[in-house]
Amino acid sequence: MTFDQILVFHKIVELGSFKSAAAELNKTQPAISFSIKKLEEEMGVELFDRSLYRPTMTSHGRAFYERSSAIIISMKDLENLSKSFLQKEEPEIGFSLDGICLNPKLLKFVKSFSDRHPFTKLNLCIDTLSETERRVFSKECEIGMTHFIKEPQFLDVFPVDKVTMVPVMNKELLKEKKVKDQSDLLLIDQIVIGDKNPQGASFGLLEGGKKWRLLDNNFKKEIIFAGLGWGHLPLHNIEKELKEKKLVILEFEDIHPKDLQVNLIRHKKHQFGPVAKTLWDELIAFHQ
Amino acid sequence: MTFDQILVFHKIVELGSFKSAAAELNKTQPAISFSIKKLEEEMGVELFDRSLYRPTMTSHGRAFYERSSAIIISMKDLENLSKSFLQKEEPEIGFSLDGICLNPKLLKFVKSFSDRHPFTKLNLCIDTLSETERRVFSKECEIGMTHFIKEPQFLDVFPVDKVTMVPVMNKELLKEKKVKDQSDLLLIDQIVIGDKNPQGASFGLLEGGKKWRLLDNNFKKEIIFAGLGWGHLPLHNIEKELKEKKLVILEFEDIHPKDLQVNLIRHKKHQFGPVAKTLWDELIAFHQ
DNA sequence: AGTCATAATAAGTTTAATTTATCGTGTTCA
DNA sequence: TGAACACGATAAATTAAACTTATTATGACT
Repeated sequence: MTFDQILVFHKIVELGSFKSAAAELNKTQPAISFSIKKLEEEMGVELFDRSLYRPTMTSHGRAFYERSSAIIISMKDLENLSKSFLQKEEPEIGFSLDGICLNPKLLKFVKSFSDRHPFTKLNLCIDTLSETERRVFSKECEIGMTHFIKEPQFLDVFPVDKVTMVPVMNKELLKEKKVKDQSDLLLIDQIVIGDKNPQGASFGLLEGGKKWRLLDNNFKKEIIFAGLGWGHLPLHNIEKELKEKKLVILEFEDIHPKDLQVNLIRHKKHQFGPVAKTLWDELIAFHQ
Repeated sequence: MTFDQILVFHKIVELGSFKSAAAELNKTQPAISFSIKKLEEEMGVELFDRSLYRPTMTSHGRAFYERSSAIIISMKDLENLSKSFLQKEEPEIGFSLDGICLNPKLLKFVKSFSDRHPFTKLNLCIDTLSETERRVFSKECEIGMTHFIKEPQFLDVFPVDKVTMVPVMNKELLKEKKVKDQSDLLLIDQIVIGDKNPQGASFGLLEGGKKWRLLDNNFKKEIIFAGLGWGHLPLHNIEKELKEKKLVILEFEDIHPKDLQVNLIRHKKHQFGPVAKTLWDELIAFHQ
């Protein structure tokens, strides 16, 4: 059984005659007859009833038609994949996003981009601190979005956004501990993200204080909300809680809101495919 | 792109080498190399990385593999369909069941039979009165199950079951109308199923009474429950309601519970395929 | 270094698909 | 009703493809 035979069969059903199927498939009518004959021999039954003027599917033919439709569809999909390859589209690209840049609009854009490039698997990594830079440097990811850049000489860097990091703590905790100035903070746990890279710095670290180091971004917000300590969080993530006065902003000599520059980065020595290029361009356009 | 090429590709991935794939597919190694080369030419990319000793999928290869798996599965399905055809299995059979024979056990059996014959579409018709016989006679359905047989000379008839039809009415209605004997019933609507065949008789009809004729079995039970009239219902369908005394059985000269013989029927002059034969045999075994 | 295993390539062969030409049959329309 | 037309089956010839044998190159194993 050949895919070609199945295609011929479907074209006949679709167009209603051997001859028109032949024309559409750029073959002669006997070739069509022969294809169907071979198929019928292999199946051991007639698929078309020729006793009528127009060929009609037999009950066997109908059963075959139903079950072979899936193949036609899958095959079209594969041919689209082939076209995507011929256009040099990458089968897979990686995009590393620093957790502080996460916001619903951006995620919606990423989803839309992914949908518009169905043959490229978009691997999204939500990372912290040096991890995004490392992923881009090691070419695990084609594109990164982060504030943390240690070795810009190897990277294309394009500033796209600002994120305000605000040191906050739970209001109850503030009252309970009677925090008046920066030194009071030393007695309270600081919630920080630990960097996987041992040489990587942490952001906004208060020297001399106690620290809770989390391995990732997942629960930092919840832990600070719960009043287990203080820490920096992106302003756009906590606007609701600030308005409800559940959290208070800390303002001291070293500890106060700071704007972070967020950049798109990609490796200078990397050949990018059309999808990665488009993603880069669209990310820049998205932030203007 | 050929189905054969896809199969070759999958065999290589599965077995890890061109040579073993060749052996498994009863071809020589160059034939395998050639197939893959053609496929790669058409896709415009390399699917295997040959720089390592063992061929490894490239990222393009992995994308191709994922998207082509569906075709492998569909094709195996089609080949099973082909085997089913070669065993002369019917692509479709019809089974007409008189509504009075309906019960959960039988339906469960029919479901199980259908599952055990995935390549035969089992069309189940729930019919009434002469409809089952007509369907079998006209060869719309291979097998029927009914008490109603008018022209047994054309049919194989095999008795399998008895169904007790009991004339019942709502208890409230009985009290309200003070039904003491058969003549009292004439004043109450009789709920009967109308036969589609004009020559077909109805069952248990009380001459001279008022009648509600329903076109099918669907609401007869509900209508009698609701106290809109009296009528015959299969005992096995109303045991719960009799126990709860919501319905009462009518016992008069002509109107009283009657046992109906239920038979399997099939057309004498019909060539049956293996699935219809098996269904016939299993239905008989099921009722013993 | 030498042997074994794997895959690419080339040339020749076989098989399968396709075409041209022809025939019979059913349809259409004057 | 019969002539022109359309459709599909068949046969023979042609073309294209797939496959095989033989050979070479390269990595792996000892």
